[in-house]
Amino acid sequence: MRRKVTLKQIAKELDISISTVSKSLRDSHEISEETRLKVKAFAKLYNYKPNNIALSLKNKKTKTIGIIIPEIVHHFFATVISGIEQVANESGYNVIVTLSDESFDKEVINLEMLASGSTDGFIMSLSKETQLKKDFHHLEEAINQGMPVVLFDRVTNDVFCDKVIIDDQLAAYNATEFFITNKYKNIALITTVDYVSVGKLRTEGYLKALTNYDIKINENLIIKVEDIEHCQDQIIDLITNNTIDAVFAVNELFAVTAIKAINKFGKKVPEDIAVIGFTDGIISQFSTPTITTVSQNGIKMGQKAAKMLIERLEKDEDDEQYTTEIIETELIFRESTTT
Amino acid sequence: MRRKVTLKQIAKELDISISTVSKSLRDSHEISEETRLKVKAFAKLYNYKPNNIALSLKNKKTKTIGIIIPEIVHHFFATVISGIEQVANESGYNVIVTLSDESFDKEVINLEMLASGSTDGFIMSLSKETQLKKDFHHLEEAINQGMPVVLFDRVTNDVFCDKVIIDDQLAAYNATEFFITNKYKNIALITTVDYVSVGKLRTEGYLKALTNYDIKINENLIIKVEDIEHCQDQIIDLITNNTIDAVFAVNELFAVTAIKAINKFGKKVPEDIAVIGFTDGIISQFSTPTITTVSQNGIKMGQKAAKMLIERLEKDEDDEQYTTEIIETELIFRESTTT
DNA sequence: AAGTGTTACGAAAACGTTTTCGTGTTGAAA
DNA sequence: TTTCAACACGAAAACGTTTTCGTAACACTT
Repeated sequence: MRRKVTLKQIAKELDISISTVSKSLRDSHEISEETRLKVKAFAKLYNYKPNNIALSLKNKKTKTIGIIIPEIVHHFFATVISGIEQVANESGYNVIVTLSDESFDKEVINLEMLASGSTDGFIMSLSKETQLKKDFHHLEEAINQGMPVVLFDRVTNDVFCDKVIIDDQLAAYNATEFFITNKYKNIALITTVDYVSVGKLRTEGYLKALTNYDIKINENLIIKVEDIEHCQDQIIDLITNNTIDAVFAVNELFAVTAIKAINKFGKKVPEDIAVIGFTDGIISQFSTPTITTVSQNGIKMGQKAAKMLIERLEKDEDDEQYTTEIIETELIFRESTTT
Repeated sequence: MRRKVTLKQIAKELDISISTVSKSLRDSHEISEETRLKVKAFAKLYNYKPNNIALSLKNKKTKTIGIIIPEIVHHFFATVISGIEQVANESGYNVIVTLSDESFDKEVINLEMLASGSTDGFIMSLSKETQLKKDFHHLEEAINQGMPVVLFDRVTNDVFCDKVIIDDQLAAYNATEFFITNKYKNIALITTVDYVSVGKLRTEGYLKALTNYDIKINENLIIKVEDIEHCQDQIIDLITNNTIDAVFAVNELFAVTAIKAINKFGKKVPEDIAVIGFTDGIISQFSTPTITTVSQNGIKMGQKAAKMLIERLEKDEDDEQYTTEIIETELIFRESTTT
């Protein structure tokens, strides 16, 4: 087994100085062609590759971007990573991924590790627990120490930094409006508990649309899911005790669960009840019927976030002008709605 | 903005040496309690955190595990990462994820970067292109330089290292056998082209089961999908021209596509034709009907791979005893089959 | 022969740690 | 008073780079 070779070893072997080796490999004109070629040949033979860690220490740049997301077994977050990775690679950056598992503590630990020199900056989406606690000291601390941060999707107004979001409220408004203008009047909402920022915003969009079109809000048609286990029962309850002709769900899982509940209850989608979900993931694409949904475009979100971060990393003056980028959404029509 | 504080700065501020600061923070008995407390208070105040890069350089350990996978927007790979991350975290390791996008070149680039000091070892699953080219020099080179490597799922016999796989052939055999012993006799197979190692193995398992039960192999019942676009047409063709009562698909996507094709053709799953898929992902769980499938247990696979890697990293003598761990699979029965 | 300029290389610092070893100052024992 | 240990601390090396600066050797000009 040949251990990794260093400049020092090459220098010793060739009986020249480390500086000469380094310069040769970097094609410095200071070095004679003879020496240069000799060094290069030797380096190639021994498959010399500069040590990243040493370079990072010297340059005070790691060329690495950190990511902190709540979970990875989740289509949306996976697409965001994919988008980030793509842009990062094009600019010569690597990506280090950590998961908070929706836990505040894990989020803090990961953040501190990423901020301790491992990365030049990071991109993150807040964990549920963090959103519930509303404690952002760890983030503020990192930003304060000069770490560029880009928040995406699950963001907060309490922290000043670049952000990439979709207009959750508008998207939900549009979905609801689609129902209304297509003569659906009894529209149920399946949403999350309020502390999840995106759930809350989507709920607001739904309410706003109803209000704007002078439709009375019926609290009985709104389900706030706390525990996915009971979700289906809650929906069946709702259908049993109310007349509805449409369902707007704030995520895919709720949407597909609604469809299954509706089927179980003996009604058909979309003939009896139409359904629109949120997030254009695997479920929406392959469920039967396929689901009309609000596309969040995770790829684009990731790309944009990475671009913003890298841009900030590569310009030296750090201006304090933070921007919030809004990624447009669109309704993707499939089989769960009729037009 | 307070920039990150270093030992040197603390030393200067307190007018003591760097050594004293370092020792104080590490609770060395060489330092008087007075000094120790003073240093610690100061460090806490300025939120001192040792620089990971410097530590890595000094210790020649990064405490980081690299991952190279073909794609991340893929439920199975996401679960594997999740498993790796979990075990890695427990042992104080971080995880850096790179994607090959099924490309040989990207795989090589990522591997070289991970091998240039950024990680202590890595876990990977081969890209399709690499499997097609059968070129593993990059891997051999890394292993040769002392980088521990664990391959999972898409592996090769041409490289000597630790591996974690499922017994694809056996799993496919079992699925097929289930059909046979339940009186299904005309079993179609939807598989990949042969160079994808797992597809090939699963095909072999299917063939072996038929042979063992003295069922004549009918090539007309076997579809080798090259391009997912035409998959559905191929299946409809097959159903039209042959009588079948069961379908075994080597992945989820093929399974759900088969179901949709069968429905389109006017037959019912599972009453007319039963379906078993491979990989217990989102699709299998939420499709209608839900799909009976071979569970690969990505989490367990990731956990095992991480354990193997870390174990090798933490024992200093490098023995050349490589092991191949086989993760057990199980058939998960759902609505796409009857019993 | 003295001065000037060029070429080709090496020494050393720097990045931020940890750790080994050396040393000056005490206090106590002889 | 001398000797010695204990204590508390600092200097320096090491990890692997890059880069600045210094300089020896030589050729060339006057």
